[in-house]
This record gives sequence, structure tokens and C-alpha cells, in this order.
Amino acid sequence: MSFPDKIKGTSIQGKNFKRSGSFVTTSLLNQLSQIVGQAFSTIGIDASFGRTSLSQRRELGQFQCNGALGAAKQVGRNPREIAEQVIVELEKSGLFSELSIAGPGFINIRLSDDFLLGHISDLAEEAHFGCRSAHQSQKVILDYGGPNVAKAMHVGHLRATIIGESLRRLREFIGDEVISDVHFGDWGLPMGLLIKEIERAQPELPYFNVDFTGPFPEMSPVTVEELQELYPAASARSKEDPAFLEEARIATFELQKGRAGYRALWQHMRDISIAETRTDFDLLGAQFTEWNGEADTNDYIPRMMVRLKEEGYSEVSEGAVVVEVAEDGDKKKMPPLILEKSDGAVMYGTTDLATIEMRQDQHNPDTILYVVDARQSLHFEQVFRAARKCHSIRPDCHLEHIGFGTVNGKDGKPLKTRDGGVVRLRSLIEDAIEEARKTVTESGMSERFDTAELGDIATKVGIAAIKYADLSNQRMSNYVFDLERFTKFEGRTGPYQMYAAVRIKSMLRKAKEQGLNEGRLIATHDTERNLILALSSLPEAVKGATEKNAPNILCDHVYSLSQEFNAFYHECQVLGEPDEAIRASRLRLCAITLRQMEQVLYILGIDVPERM
RNA sequence: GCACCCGUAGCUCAGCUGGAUAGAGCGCUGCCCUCCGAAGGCAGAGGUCACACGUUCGAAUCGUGUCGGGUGCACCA
Repeated sequence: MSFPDKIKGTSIQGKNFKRSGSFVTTSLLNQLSQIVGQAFSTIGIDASFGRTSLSQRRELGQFQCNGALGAAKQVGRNPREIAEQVIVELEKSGLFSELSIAGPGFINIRLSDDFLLGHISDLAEEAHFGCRSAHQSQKVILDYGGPNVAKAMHVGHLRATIIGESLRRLREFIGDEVISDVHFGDWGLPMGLLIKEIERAQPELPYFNVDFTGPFPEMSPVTVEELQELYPAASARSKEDPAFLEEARIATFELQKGRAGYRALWQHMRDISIAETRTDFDLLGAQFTEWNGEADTNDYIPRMMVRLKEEGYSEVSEGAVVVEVAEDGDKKKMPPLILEKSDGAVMYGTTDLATIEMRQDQHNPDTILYVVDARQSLHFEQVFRAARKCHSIRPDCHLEHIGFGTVNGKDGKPLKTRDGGVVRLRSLIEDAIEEARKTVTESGMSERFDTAELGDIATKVGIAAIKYADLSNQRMSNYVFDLERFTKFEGRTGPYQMYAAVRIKSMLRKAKEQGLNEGRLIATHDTERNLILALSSLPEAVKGATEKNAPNILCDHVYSLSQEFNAFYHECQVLGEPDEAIRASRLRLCAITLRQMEQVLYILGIDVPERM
């Protein structure tokens, strides 16, 4: 693809916009902004006013630039006059099929088909649709998931996992080196509670004998199911029985100091708990490169404590070792980060800080992102401040808490089971798949597919429903969990997006059967151009999603792809188009659309089946 | 008490680096299958963008305050 001959060598076309082969140097909107910026520049106005975006009013143009209004203010000239001069400059380029001024000075732009088609053809050649060109690759550690030993994963882990995994895939897509760490909760007071609870039931076990040096049994004395019942029991007991709580505290302390029997028992609990959570993560498609936990910082903690004391960062306050993190000009009260309780045990602030030191030591990351419930924002503020103050991390390493709101029931309150208990993640997923199975069956799919494929489709639909519903919300706001709504095939749902993609797959399959080939892109209909515009805006969506850690921007993008595709599909025949060149072009457009849709859906963690 | 998050159509939510007539989906009304999957498309009704003041040529968007909801504020995670 190349520009029409007539525009080569014009002032605006210039050297900056030559493309060599299929290499895309920048997104369509960036290119346009630069081109329009040059026009502003030519008439003596700062090029930054050339910022151009997709038009909000498609009937007036494909793109709009509002820069003349802002420039008018700064330069003290009439905005319409500026706009007119800019248009005169832009017309010289020959890149546009329509340029007009509306209202007080909005510039409306339509691109020539050559430029538009050339751009999308190049973009489609790229493995990442041009999304990597503007991004400086970095090493990112993503901390999400956060399951705990002995506790079944529950609703609270849903968002952490879904959002975290999506960010992991997004970062990988733009070319970052990503380390994903599940950060297992395996080191606090709950461990002591569990040890003591098990001892109550089975005091004869060797784990509780201080003099026993091993070897300890290879099999765990408890099953996961038992473990999951032991924890609430122990937790309840600790609230009623101060003596039990005290024993648990001591056990926690002794575990952390390395008491052999406790460590052996702890290892069993950790192993069976990890095995259990893997199932949940597999169902949600979460992939971790590291299965570290709080306990893995144990070697770092003593060193860290000594260093912080020696270097004067930590101090003793009310019997506890703390790091003061309050700063002048703080608007809110900023309590110190507690590293060691007055009983000598460490807390999650300690392990979090030590984890930062460990990560700095092992990976030297550029960014660490924590995908954790928004309610923990104060905690992370404390930890990050402490990390900076104590030089636990390279100063230019970016630390950020990616918070999120709660999952609510239809009553607007955090989701609970009918009897007020915690909703298990597993049952949530199973319910979604079950609900999906219902809608899938109702749609008559059961007659077309065998049981195995039906099960696969229902699983994919159920997972897609949950994920899309979760990710399409703005991260920080709470949302209402309504399976019936999520699993519908109509409207803004995961299944709707899948349906659009599957329909393209089906069409491309037919084309292949009929021996039809793809060919050079040509534009014959505005729905084709609109679809191309949607496709070409992926880099902006990806950039926005990355900068704000906001997968909902990608949900918007894939939704508008679906909408534009459906409009195109309705208006334009593809397989039935008699003109071979047009048919080949449309087939190509369908293929590009499918590839981008699947790519974005993949980032959202949604699998598209071959048929449904 | 202090701090943070949220308040947009009947319902569920986008939009928030200021720009034209504030957008989706569900629900509601009406059209479109001799045509590649109608699980689709097109059109319509529905809004004092919580409220007030301020900055601005221009505010859902920025600032201040008020009201309403959620959350958090040292030895749990």
C-alpha cells in the first residue's frame, strides 16, 4: 500500500510519514495528530493543538480536531479563521477526502480511502497491530490472586484474579517482561491458629513434640476439606478463648522462628492448599510465573530488620518495631508501618516490605503492580512509603496499588450466600457455567452439538460472562453480580462478543470450503470504513488501558468492534458478493476483524470457541 | 472526627488530560429474515449528568462547599 502519487513530496506528507514496507511507526490517530499539528505549525501555532480524535459525530466526519478553539484563546485570534487556515494547509496534502469547519471552529475530517486502507493494511501485517511501537518495554511484576492457606478462594478473589490476569496479558501483549506472582497468604496468625486447632484434635502427632526431630510423615494429617473447616473453627475459638489466641500467637512466632514440627505441618497445609487453588486459577485461566508466598520472605526478614535498625529507619514504639511513614503535608492520619508486634511476631506489612526487597534483589523490576481490594489502599500507601524511605527498592521503580471495588448482590451489599456466608469462588464459577448451560440449551444448541462440545461451550460462555461483566466495569466501582444478565447473548455481554467472533469464524470456514480467497482491501461502503476506523483505534485503547490499568477500556473497544462489524455484516454481503475483488476485500476485512477481536478477547481472558 | 472511593435515563453502567445535539445495554414502541448464523440490524420515546457556588468563550469533566451511599483509620490479613 502506498500513498497516491500526487501527494508525495508535499510539505505535510514529508519524510516523517513515509512508511517502509509494512512497518507501522505510529497509530492512525498519532499520524493524523502530527499531520494536523504540522498544519498548525505552518501557520505559526503550536503543533500540539493538532491533536485529533475519532469524531463524536460520525455524520460530520470521521475525525475531529478541536485545537483551533484552544489556540484561538492562546494566540488571540478568531478560531474559525485559524481553522480555515489549517484546512487550507491540510488540503495541500491530498490525504483527505473532506475537510470542513463546524460551529465555532471544530475541524471535521474525512480521510481519503487510500490513506485509510493503506494504514489498516499495514497495521494488519503487524503481529501486535502497531501497539508496541510507542511502548518502551519494561520489567513488570504483577502481584494478584492472593489466596490463603486453608481458606477456599471466595468472591473476594474473583476480581483480583480476573483483573490481574487481564493486566498480565495486556502487559505481555505490549512487549513487557512480566512476572506474575500469586503471593500466597501463608505466614500470619492464621497459621498459628491452624496449628493449635490441629493439635487440639490430634495432639499425639509428632509435629507438636518439640523433641521430635523427624523425619515427619509424608502424608498430610488433614485434607483440604478438613483444613477449610478447621480454620473458621479456630478463628471462632480465638475470639471466645483468649488463652487459645495466645497459644496461637506463640505458635505463629515459633513457626516463624523455624520450629521443625510446625514447619513440617505448615508445609503440608501449604502444599494441599496450593493444589486446591490451582484448580480455581486454571478455571479462570490465570497463569502465574511464581508461586511465592509471604513465607518466602522469611530469609529476608531478619536481615531487613537488622539493616533498618542500623540505618535508623525503624524504631520502637509502644513495644512494637515500626517505620514512621507520616510526612509533612499529609492530609490524612498516616499510622506507622508495624514490622514486629510487641510479641515479636511479624505482620503482613513486614512480609510485604520484605517481598519488595526480595523482588528488588531477584528481579530488579521497573514496576510492581498490586491488584488488591481497594480497601487496602492505606496499607499499600504505608508499605510504599516505607519502601522508599528505607531504600528497599530502586528509587525509580514504580509501585502502584491497583485497587478495585466489591462484588455486590442484587441488594447492593457485598455478595453473600443465602445464609449470610462467604460465597466460594468455585461455586460462583460453577453457577455461571450452569446458567450458561441453560441459555445455551434454550437457544437450541443442544440439538447441533454433542455433550462434550456443549459442555465446552457452556464453560467458555460462563467464564466469558463473568469476566466481561467484571472487567467492563470501571475498576474502582462496585458492581452488582447478576448471572442472569451476564449470561445473556444480547446486549453488552461476554457471550455477545463471542457470538460476533464465532459468526466470523463460521463465515471464513465457509469461504475456505468454497475456495474463496482474500485480497487487497477496497472500500465500497461506509460500514466498511467505520469498521476500519474501529480497528485502527486499538493502539489508543491499549495505551489507555495500560496507563490506567483499566481493562474496561478494552471491553469498550471490543464492543465497538462487534457493533461496527454487525453493522457492516448487515449492510454488505461477503460470500454472496458477485464482484470478486470486493468479495476478496471483505473477506480480508473479516479476517482482520476476527484476529483483532480474538486478540483483545484473549487479553480479557475470554476464549472463543470454533462454533457455538 | 479525618481521609479515600462513588452519586449520569425506570434498571445496570460508560464517558471525567473541559468543547458541538451527554452515550451503551436491559426494559418499552415500531420496522427489517426469497440474502453469509434474527443469539442480529435499523428507528423512536426516556436525562435539571446529586445539589450550590466558582474558574472559563465553553463544565458531566477542573476547584470549593453541602447532601446521600460505601470503605478505611498501629500490633488481623
